[in-house]
Amino acid sequence: MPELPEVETVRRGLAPAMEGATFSRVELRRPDLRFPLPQDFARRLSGARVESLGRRGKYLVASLSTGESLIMHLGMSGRFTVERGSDRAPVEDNRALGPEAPPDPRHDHVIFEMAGRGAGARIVFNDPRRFGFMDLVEPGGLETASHFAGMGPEPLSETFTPERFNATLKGRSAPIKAALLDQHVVAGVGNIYACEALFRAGISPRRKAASVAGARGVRLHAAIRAVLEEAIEAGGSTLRDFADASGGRGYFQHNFDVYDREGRPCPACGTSVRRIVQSGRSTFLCPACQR
DNA sequence: AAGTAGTCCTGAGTGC
DNA sequence: TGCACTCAGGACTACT
Repeated sequence: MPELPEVETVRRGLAPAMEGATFSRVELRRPDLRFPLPQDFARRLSGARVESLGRRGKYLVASLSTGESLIMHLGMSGRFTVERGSDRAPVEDNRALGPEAPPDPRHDHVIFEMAGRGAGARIVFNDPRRFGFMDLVEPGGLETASHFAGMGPEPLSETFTPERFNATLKGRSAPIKAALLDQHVVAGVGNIYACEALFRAGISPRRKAASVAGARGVRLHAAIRAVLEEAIEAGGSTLRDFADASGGRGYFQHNFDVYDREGRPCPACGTSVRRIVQSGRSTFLCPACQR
């Protein structure tokens, strides 16, 4: 569920506790995440200062004073919380589908204790399904790291142009929905925003990617950017809610047009939203609006 | 080479 | 109430 906007929201929430701070203690309660952590993970992190916390696609990337980079992926159910004193505030935005229970401490897998700027902050990575993972990349290896090799452009950067998008779609026979989920085509789009962008652009998810190249591709390019930008904007307001933390805070109400709305009326024309399965994943669409 | 199915994991939801 | 079952999905592997 955490797609680009959710990861970006987490980045913004985590940055104040991490940037400029040093790892004073790293605890691995459960090193067997999606992929095993490097053997010397804790040792290599300890004492390192976080120069900056960035994001690439759905990955968080902490650039360290040692020259190494700490890569973090939330997988399906990964969440971070930042504790200061007795306060434990969630830094996440994947409650888009409704209220979620507070993190179960049994699934607190990695704990960072930070010193320096953001002193005293305790950052906890919790992930019940363990689809998330972390990795350390040696200096200079970021571009060629297996996680990032061949990854498509950042959709909100200037490198993601309609021309480049169209060129990538050309010659692909897979359905456009599947192409959008391919991180080599464009980074950071997952199942939810693929559905939403296709709805926004009025394009059937079943259409072959190659047939989207052209005017449809231009529309889809704009729709991808729009849905991602709006979701980041909405996520930002969630963070502010958490910052206030004045009790009884409401859950972030994210309005999806089609995602998880099977049988409910299309917001544009009222036709029943349909759910189909493409490569084993649910796709939601308006059969009238999307051609 | 590109596309697709299977896999990992746990908790929530559903039906009997 | 409880049990069995399905589903959620990011990204990797193994095939066709």
